[in-house]
Amino acid sequence: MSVQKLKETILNKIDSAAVNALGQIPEPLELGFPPNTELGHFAVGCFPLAKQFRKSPAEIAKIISEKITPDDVIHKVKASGPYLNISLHPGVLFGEFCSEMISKNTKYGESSVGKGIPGMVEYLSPNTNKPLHLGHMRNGALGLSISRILEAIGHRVVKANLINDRGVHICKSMLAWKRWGAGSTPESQGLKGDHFVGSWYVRFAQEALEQQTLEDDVQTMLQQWEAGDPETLKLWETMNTWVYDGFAETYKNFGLEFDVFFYESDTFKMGKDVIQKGLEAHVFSKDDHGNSVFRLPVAEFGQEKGGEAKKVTLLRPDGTSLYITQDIATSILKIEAHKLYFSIYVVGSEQEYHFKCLFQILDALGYEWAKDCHHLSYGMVYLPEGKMKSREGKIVDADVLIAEMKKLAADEIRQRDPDGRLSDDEINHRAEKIGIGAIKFYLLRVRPTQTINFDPAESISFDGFTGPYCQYAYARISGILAKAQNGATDLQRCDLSVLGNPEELSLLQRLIQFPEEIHDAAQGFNPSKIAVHIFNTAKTFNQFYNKHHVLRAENEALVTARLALIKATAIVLKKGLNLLGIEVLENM
RNA sequence: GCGCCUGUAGCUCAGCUGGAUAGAGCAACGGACUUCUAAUCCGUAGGCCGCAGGUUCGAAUCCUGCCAGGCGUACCA
Repeated sequence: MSVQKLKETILNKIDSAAVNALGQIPEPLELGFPPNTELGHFAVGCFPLAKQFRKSPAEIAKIISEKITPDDVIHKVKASGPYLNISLHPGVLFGEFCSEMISKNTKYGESSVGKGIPGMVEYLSPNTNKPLHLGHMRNGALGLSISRILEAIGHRVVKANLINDRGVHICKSMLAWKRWGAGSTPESQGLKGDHFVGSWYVRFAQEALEQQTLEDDVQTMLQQWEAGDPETLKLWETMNTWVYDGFAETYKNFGLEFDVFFYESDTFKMGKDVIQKGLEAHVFSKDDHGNSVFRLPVAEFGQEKGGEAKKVTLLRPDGTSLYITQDIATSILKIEAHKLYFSIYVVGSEQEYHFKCLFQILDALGYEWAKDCHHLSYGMVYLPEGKMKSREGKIVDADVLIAEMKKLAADEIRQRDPDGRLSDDEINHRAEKIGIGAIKFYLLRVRPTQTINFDPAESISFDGFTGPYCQYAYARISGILAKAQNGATDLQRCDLSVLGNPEELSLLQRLIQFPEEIHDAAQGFNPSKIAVHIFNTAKTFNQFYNKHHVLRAENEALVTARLALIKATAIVLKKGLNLLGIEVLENM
């Protein structure tokens, strides 16, 4: 029997008891857990039935419980206030769940509610004038995680990175390098390409404080770029190539994956056609200044002080496009080029209004998929000193943070290996996964809407509610399973009726809950659900581990049964961490 | 002004599609390694759930108003 079916069996049993006792099919009920394992394995609150039957929930619980006769699945049902607490036979309870988890392995928790519907998750979307920082890391961790979560519920996801490779920002780096760079390259300076280019952006900002004319010079350069001046284009390409090499290294180190790249230099002119068609269809109009504009529906967006509908400017009178112009085009391109049905934009909360307008415009243009566009908005990351400002160097650089975390993890590993048995390669390998795990978990453990106040001390911690804590629980289980290898029993079919102490029950409950957490995380675009649940699972395992032995349990049957339970736990931990973009380790 | 987000223990946060005594982690204090990895576990202490009303059998959770902070308010990206 599958887990789903077992749950249905229990609810059906309650339903028929309710019909029996009250003469009507009851409102749908939900299967939950009692606050502690001594009360039972599952619980059902009878609140929804109170109105239907005009009795208090407690009374209903009592009546129903009396009509349920124990069978080979249900051991007993006891009314406790408004709740029905249900206990199953331990063999059924553990047997059904553990064998399903073990047989499904890394597929456990997945579902098909997405019906294979394909869509795109666009995330990271960096500018090419400077290296990635902490804000990008939050975006990257979120984007990768939500992609995997959507895949887990049965969607096909195309992960996209829209690179903002043109504009005044990159021209600043270009201009500074041209003036003062003297032909230097990342290699000649021993710098990562993105850091090299970023250093010229900083240089520009410094020089511009002294020389006002620099801002004009940058505008000239931008015009040359737009006009297709060969020399400018060549410099632009060279600098972007440096940056992409640097980015690629960071993506690899931080574990970010992309299926497609979009470049704004390719898409920024495409918007004009769309605007033209919109004008012809009278979706857009011209305002008094000759701007092409879209009037936002008053019902949803309110109106200007003068009583006019609010508007979005789409094209200036001289035909130059704006941020939203190219975004409209890119949105269409994404969906049509890849034959997709939905589109997720992982972008900071400061752009909420922008996306609200964008989706409204796409809807007005008649694109049916506009309703399936979603802005996954997340809060800012603040440093102790306040908001990050790259021009002032007030940032946490991604590469620096990764290196720091890796070093801290390596120090920690060496402390645990006083005899120096581990090779440098092994230490390096572990440190990388632990360091990245710590950063990603730190960024994903809170709701996306929360502003994060980056606390350096807390972010580098490996104790408590952290990624390494969860990885450690997995490594502990791996250790036990490795030692148990000889005399390997079929864990999928062993007798689990010997399990049933409170720690084993609590652990099993966490494992049972996992698929629902994935579903909730997907529904709410909220990976923190997974982080919290995986932490709780690891914690519950550690509690079990500290109180009971696996390999030295009282008898052979118990050893085997506990091996099955911890194997299932390992599967959930690995899958959960994987959904957060975090890798597990067999040894720590 | 208007819109969105946030306000829960000293700190950082879960819980927010209403339901069993409001939960973690960190920090503090006290315990547990001759025993499957102590990056662990157990215990103690710590809470007008921003404030005030309302809806409900029942509100941290829903509604209204207020207070505080953040972001945005488009012809920047």
